[in-house]
Amino acid sequence: MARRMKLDLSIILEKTTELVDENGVDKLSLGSLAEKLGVRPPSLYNHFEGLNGLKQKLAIHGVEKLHEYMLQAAVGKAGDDAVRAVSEAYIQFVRTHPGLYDASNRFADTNDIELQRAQESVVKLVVQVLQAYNLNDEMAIHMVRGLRSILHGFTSIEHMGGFGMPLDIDESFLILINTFIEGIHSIISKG
Amino acid sequence: MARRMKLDLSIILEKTTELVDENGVDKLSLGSLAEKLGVRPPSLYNHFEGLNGLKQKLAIHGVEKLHEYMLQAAVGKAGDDAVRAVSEAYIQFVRTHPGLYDASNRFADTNDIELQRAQESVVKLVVQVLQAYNLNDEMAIHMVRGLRSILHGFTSIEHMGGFGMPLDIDESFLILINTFIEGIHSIISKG
DNA sequence: TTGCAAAAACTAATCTAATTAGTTATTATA
DNA sequence: TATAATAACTAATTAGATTAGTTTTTGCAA
Repeated sequence: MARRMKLDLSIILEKTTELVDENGVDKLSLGSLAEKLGVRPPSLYNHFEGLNGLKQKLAIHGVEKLHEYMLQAAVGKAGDDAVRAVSEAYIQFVRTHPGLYDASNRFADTNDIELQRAQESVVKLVVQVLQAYNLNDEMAIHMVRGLRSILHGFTSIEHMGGFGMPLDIDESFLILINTFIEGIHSIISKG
Repeated sequence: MARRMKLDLSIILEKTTELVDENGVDKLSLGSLAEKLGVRPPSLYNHFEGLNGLKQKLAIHGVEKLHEYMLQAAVGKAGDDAVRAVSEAYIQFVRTHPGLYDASNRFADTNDIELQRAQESVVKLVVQVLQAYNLNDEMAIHMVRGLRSILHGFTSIEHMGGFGMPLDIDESFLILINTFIEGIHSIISKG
């Protein structure tokens, strides 16, 4: 017999991530997680507050991981290249961790201070990336919202199989990002 | 005693829509729906195939309704104005029917022929709206995907309370749509 | 009209999964 | 080594979907 598995939250979140990336977050159950961890379901309550509590912790975990991806991609890049780099990192993250990403969006408890901190890191990173365009503070926020909408929208639709036409999806993504970048340049020169 | 409620699918979908728009689609249960309809939960199985079957029918209902909104907004408009009009209609639909919209995205059975038909109407409508830009066929699809990503992304994030900063959300939306439109013009003139 | 077949309701029972209560075993440390 | 804290366990409860089997209602044809 293997020695009793030593559980802690980081192991639990790792295994939970595997489960939700494979089966989707709606299929996550304490039964399946407990089995994967080699314990009985009630034992899990020592580590988090029920299934909903787990999903909230998972949401935070996902935002932190997304931030890591984007940060890695952004270092050493500037301007349009930086925008493209963080966008690529975003889509790559969602493709690698679809269930985790989904959890981050659907089970984010807006009151949780730790979640807020993680989300702010992402926003700040994107604000930095957009500094190259010399936007005023308000316009910078508008554009962060815009880029985020694009990234979230595209990846979500891709993941739900929403792009039906037989046309290269990666190319659509590149064109979308470039269209947005062109739009920013155009708005700057007019503004 | 009131006479027995005469149920049919359209009444059921109407009441279901009310429930999900109020409480979110994850809170939808046959118990709550049955109560609202004045019947016992098992009776509902005469009208659809279980909770999942109901959600799939609801998804189709939502896409059809979204199409109606957008169609209304598009008639008599052309070019940039038409793009802005359908975008406004989209966001208005999601704000009015957040749960129904959510269901359309999350419980869309990609094999269902009726759903496909409804989704195609939306795509065709947007293709028509973009005809003003004289894009070639492929580029038209790319841009449909782009606009859809923007609309889905923005409305989803808004609904999940993701725009935290104290900055007018409607203005962010206008700027995003205008940035996209400017981007198209710029890409056309370069392409 | 009347009577029968189909449709749609009902009750009772089953099944899955989360959760709670109460108990026991393990671990770390004083 | 004794003890307090931690984390596991079993057993029981609850909520909700679903199924089985039955009864009621309804619509149409004789």
